[in-house]
This record gives sequence, structure tokens and C-alpha cells, in this order.
Amino acid sequence: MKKATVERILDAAEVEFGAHGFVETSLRTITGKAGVNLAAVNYHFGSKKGLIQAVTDRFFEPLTVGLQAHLQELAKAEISHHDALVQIYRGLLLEALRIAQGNPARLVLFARLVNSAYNQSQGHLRKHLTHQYAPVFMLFIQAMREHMPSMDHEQFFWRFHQLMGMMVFTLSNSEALTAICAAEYAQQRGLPEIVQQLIATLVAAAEAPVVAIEKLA
Amino acid sequence: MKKATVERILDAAEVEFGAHGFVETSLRTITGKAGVNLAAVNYHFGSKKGLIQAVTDRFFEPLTVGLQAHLQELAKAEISHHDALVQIYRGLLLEALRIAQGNPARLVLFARLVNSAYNQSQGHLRKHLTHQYAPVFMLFIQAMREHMPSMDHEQFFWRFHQLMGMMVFTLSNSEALTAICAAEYAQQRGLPEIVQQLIATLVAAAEAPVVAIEKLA
DNA sequence: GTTAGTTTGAAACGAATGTTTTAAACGTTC
DNA sequence: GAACGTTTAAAACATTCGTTTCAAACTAAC
Repeated sequence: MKKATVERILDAAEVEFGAHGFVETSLRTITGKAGVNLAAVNYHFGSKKGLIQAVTDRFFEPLTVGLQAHLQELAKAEISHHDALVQIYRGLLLEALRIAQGNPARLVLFARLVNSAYNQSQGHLRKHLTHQYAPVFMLFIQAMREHMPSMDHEQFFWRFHQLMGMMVFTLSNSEALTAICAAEYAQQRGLPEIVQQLIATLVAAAEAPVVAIEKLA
Repeated sequence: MKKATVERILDAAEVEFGAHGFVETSLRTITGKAGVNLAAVNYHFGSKKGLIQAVTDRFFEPLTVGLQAHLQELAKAEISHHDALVQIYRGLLLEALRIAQGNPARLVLFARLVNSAYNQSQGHLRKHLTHQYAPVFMLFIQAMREHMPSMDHEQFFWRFHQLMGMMVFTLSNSEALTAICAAEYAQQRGLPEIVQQLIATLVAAAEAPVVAIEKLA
């Protein structure tokens, strides 16, 4: 049986958005790949923005649910700052990995979505994300803050951006990501291993000592 | 005296590209801000791609010249791996900072340009950059490789991407970047201080020990 | 079986974009 | 100062995009 139109649009949109971004993907290519009529997008989702947000929710809703549970359980555990940081990022990326279902393109989509939470382009998506998932975001940030003491507010602000940047950018590199997964020369290297290495670097960067500000030049 | 048309287009394009990206900036807004005719872009630069590459070259040419000199001098020095890494990123970011001339928007532009060297969208710019500045890129990568021993090829590949990602993403955050520079609450924090902290995190991430690959789930 | 509501199909609309064209203005050279 | 190549000006062109329209097809309830 043929999948429902809505679902086929979402599937196609997800792939195209992940591969070429939001602005550079036209509704016509989406409906073309989905094998549905062009008008179906505006009928079912109201607008292109609506479609983008629908794609977002289909990924973020299960992600945030899983992450929230993970973080709440983590809050009860008594572990070192280091282990906590590992678990925080492990929780986030493991959830993303689970939802991506081993598909590199879906991880790229995840990275793009998080990126939109920071970027002022696609402002509607930023608003949608922050409004919809603010509690989990807050939980995530506070968990990091808690286990990154010895930083004042501003230092943490920038360190946090740096960490998110590393994560988002690494996972956005669709070319390298898909290449490494399809490569014969790296049989045992897949998405999980890449994520594993990413976590290690993230935590090391998080724990980097704060430098004394001195003149650069 | 009025600046030449070419220069005024480049100035305006630089600002707009840095603020809104390449695809989301139209030639009409550029020529509008520059106070020149629309056709002038295609006349002087051939196409929009040509303009993008011209903007790129005006930033990258002096940058790469300075960086190459810095790296060559660094190769002669006998210092620790740690200090070398600091100097490598210090050299890159200091050059970018010098060319940006204290303007946050120009740093954002720099980040976007580097991003285009990785992203397959704007493929023409990627080709242009890699063709034009390949020697300096190679010099930079090899310098990093040299001072990040204990990593095999694949590990270094991903670590390098992670580092570039952190740098690019942090400097791409134009909103935060300009806000922090204009803020009253942080009188002594400017671009140089942000870059200083970035370098510290970059080096810490570069030196993060390679993890043993184990099963994640 | 008829009817009311929902979904799909094909075409067109209006706006925005990069590019091209044509002519006028400018500047330099002989 | 006349002639010629260069630069600018204004308009139009061709294409693409998101969106809308309206009729046809389908679905489900009575």
C-alpha cells in the first residue's frame, strides 16, 4: 500500500533539507521526489515554513523526550564533573543517533536543525524550536553549567557556543559523513564511532582551563 | 572624491554577505547599498559567483600571505607541541583579526568563507578556494598534523574537522559576536578576547586524548 | 445512491532573482 | 576636438520560486 501523502512529503523533505538546506530546496523538488502534487504541501502544511517545522517536530519530539529522561536520571546520580559531561553529550548524541536510525543524512538534518536554533536566518524555526522545546534546552544548558564550574557567565556562554559549534559543524559535514560510512577502507568505522570521538573532544574542550586574558598582539 | 564603483560594490557585498550569507543576498540589495547600478556587478565581475570570489580574494589574499610567513617561521622554531598548536591557531586568527580590522561583521565573513571551503553548497567557491590557496592550506594542515602525533590518519581527519567546526561556528555567530562587542556590561571584552578564549579551547580540543573505540549502546 | 467534506491534480499568478540588452555618458588619446 | 574604448544607466528578459485557484476525484456517512 502507498504511504499517505503527508508522510511521503515529510520523508522527501527530510532528505532534501538534510542534503541541500532549507532555502536551497524547492517545494517542487520535494513534491517531485515524493511523487505528490505541488499544492499538497501548502494544503497539508500551510506553507513551506509549516513543512520545515513539521519536519523539525518529527525529529525533535522523540529526541527531546529521550533527552529529558536521560538528563533527569543523570541529575540523581552522584558522579564526577567529567563523567557527567560525558553522559550529557552521550545522552544528546545517542538520542540523535537512535532517531537517525543509522542514516547519515538524518544526522546532518539534526545538525542543521540545531544550527537553525542559533542562526538568525530561518528565524521562524528558531522561534519555533525555542518555544516548543525550551524546557529541555534549559535543562541541557543548566546541566552543562553545573558541571563546568570555575567559569563566569560570559566564559560559559562562549564555551557553550564553541561546543555546540563543534558538534553541529562536524555533523553537518554531510560529504565526509556519508563518505566515511560508505568507505571500504574503514570497515568498522560508522556513525557511532564518529560520535564517540566527537564526545571525547567535546568534553576535553569543555574542560579546557580558562585562560587569563592578556593582550594578543 | 567618490570611491570607484568596483570598490564600492565589494564593500557593500562584503557587509551583506557577512550578514545574510551568499544565497540570501541579492545583487539588487548590494547595488542598492553601494549606490551603483545593478548591471555594474555583471559588468565588472561577470556574475554573482565572480563577485563572491572577488570578495573572497580581497580577504584571503592578505590572510594567506601573512599566515604562510607565520607558519614558515614557526617551522624553524623548536618549541613543544602544545606551544606550536597555540601559535598555529594564533597565527591564523590573528591574521583574520588584523584583516577584519576590529569589525565583527568581517570576522563573520571570514567564517562563512572558510565554511564554504567545506560545504558542498557554493561548490564554485570551494573549488576556487582550494585551487587558489591550496599551498597555504596544506601548510596549515601539515603543521597541525605534525604537532598532533599519536593520531592515525582517520582520527586526525575527524579531529581537524571538529576544530575547524568550532572555530567557524563560533565566529559565524554574528548575533552574539556583534552583541558582545557593543555591550556595555563587558567593557574590556572585545574581539581579541573572544579569539583568545577560542584559541585556548581549540588547543585543548586538539590535545584531547584519542579514545578507545568501544560500543556506544 | 446521494451528498457533503476532504484530498488531489493541473494550471496559473505574482513576486523576486540573475542576467542581458541597448543607449547614453564619460574619459582618454591622438 | 573628434574618435574610440570604457563605464554607467534604465529597462526588459527569462527563470524560478512559493502560493493560490478551481475543478475533478475520492471517501465516508446517511
